[in-house]
Amino acid sequence: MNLQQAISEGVKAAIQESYGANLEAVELQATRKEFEGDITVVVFPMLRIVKGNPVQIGEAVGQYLVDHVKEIKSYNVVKGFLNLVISDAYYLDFFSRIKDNEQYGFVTPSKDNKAVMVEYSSPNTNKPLHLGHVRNVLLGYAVAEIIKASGKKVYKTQIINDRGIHICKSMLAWQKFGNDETPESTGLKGDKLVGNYYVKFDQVYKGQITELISQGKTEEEAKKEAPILIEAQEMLRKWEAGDQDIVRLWKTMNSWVYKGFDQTYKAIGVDFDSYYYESNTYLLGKDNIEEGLAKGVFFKKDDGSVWCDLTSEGLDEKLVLRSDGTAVYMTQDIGTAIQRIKDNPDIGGMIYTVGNEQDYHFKVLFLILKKLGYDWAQHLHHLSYGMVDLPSGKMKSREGTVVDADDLITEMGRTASEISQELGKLDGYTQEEKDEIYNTIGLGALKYFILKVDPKKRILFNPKESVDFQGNTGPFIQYTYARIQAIMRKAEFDLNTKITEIVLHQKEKELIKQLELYPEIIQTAAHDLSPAIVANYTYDLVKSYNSFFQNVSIFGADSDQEKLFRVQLSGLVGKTIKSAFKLLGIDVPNRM
RNA sequence: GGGCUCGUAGCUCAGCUGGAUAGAGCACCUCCCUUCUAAGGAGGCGGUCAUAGGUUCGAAUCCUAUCGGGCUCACCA
Repeated sequence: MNLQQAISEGVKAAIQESYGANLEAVELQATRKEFEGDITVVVFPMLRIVKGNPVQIGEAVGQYLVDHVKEIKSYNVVKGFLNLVISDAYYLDFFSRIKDNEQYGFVTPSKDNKAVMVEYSSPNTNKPLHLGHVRNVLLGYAVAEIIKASGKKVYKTQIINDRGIHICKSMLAWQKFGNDETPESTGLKGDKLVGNYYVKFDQVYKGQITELISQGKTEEEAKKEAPILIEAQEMLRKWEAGDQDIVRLWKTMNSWVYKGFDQTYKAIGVDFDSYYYESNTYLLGKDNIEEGLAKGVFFKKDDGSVWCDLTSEGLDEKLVLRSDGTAVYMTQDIGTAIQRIKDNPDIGGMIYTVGNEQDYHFKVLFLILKKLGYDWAQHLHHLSYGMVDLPSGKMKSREGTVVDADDLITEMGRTASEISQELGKLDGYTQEEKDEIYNTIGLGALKYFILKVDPKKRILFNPKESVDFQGNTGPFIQYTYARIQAIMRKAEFDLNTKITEIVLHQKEKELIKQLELYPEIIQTAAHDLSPAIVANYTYDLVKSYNSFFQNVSIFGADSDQEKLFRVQLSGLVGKTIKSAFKLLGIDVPNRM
């Protein structure tokens, strides 16, 4: 039984004894800083069951708890709030229990638990990754790690949009204007090279449109009749027919892109367990439509198109198969979901990390899968996130207003290096060591900046001002960690000595209370699919630590026991920071 | 127009299933580097929690309406 439970039981017993009433639930909260105490019992809800003055009830309960619960040292009542002071012994005991627990806060996965599949990234193979993908990838990866820590097996996956007209556009432009350029011949990253031809296509296309308009066509006609577009459409038809030359070109260019993506993923520090390619999945789902028709979940219109009627759920009718029998987006997604469960039968649920412009699509998808009767369909989640806006407005790849992922990472490292050099840190290190640390700091700033915000909110990203290094930022937290490592290096005495009797400083109690929350934080973050909860928790912990650090002398403590305790406490805070940041995919440097 | 979503300090954001005087950082002003890393700490200034109603002992939080921003309502993906 933990302390909260002990208090709850104590309060119920007190009410039973003093008033003969049966209390169902007890409301506890952390005591606000301005009052004395650690845990507060809210008396007001009890008034429904017990008649009387809240202050008197509080007094009675408080006295009972001091008498019957050994961890409670004293109490005070302010209005309807009963503040309880917890004994130092409780904190010391708790501290020594978690001190050497490397897995503190983590739940080890049990075999009975169903696995969760987390999908993220979902890139197109016609252009490089940009800032929007960065948010996607960071969120997906962090959520996967958090769920893992909460005790479930996780599969990380991505679906790659490797087919369609947009891919043909860059292929065609390369064919026409590429002069057999390759990543090797140009020294360009493969995804960048292919992306350039996508841009090239658009330039030529636009030129042809203006020309057609000057010849008297309307804009709409011109957009449809531009020769290069017609060629691209023809290419897509050939690809679908399996034309060998086209397929070979497609494979070659895609392989360039994948190599480029891998570099970017590696630089960001994310990985995947499996890959799904749309070129394989776009024909999936048709059989499932047949099943759905047989079950009466879908219906066929006179023209042969197949629909799902969702009007009873307050939505529209949704097309699931075209009248010519070909698949739409929804068909594929139905098929892919079912395929994934077939591939990994231990999956009990899936999480799709996709921007909020697709909220409606996923609402419908999940509903359809439920109607088809799959039990895992109860556990599908759309990890929906807001756009990343730039001060100049929305990012548009065709207009060149995107922030490229690789450039961004380099830029962050450079900023970190500038600030670091200005402060004169890291003197006496080799350039290589420095660069690695700068990279860690720059990436930490970027990742934390994105992850600390509630996923569903839009982010305004200003690349010029770059990312801050003070306050609620990644580097601030990394800095605290690095400082703790300095303390650990300095501490030369035996860290395993047992702490017996010391009087706790208020700042130390705050820290331990903060650490106590960690397991719950992981569970909540896993439940809400929100890395922001972990990020903000870590910041709070660091704030408490810094306050302790400045106000409580560590090596200048009065006794060896105190000194030892403070070093141990620092070490534990450091471990927790590292552990929490690992969930966010952020590294911590030992020095900075 | 229908649906979804966001609106908290000048700016960027926290605020758990309703609880005490709404919290941080940046910016601005005061202090604190002979002690473990000043990318730090202590304090000050700054709020009609978009607006108006409602629910109750108690609302930033729940409900309704309104205003404002965003997204979405394709036989595109």
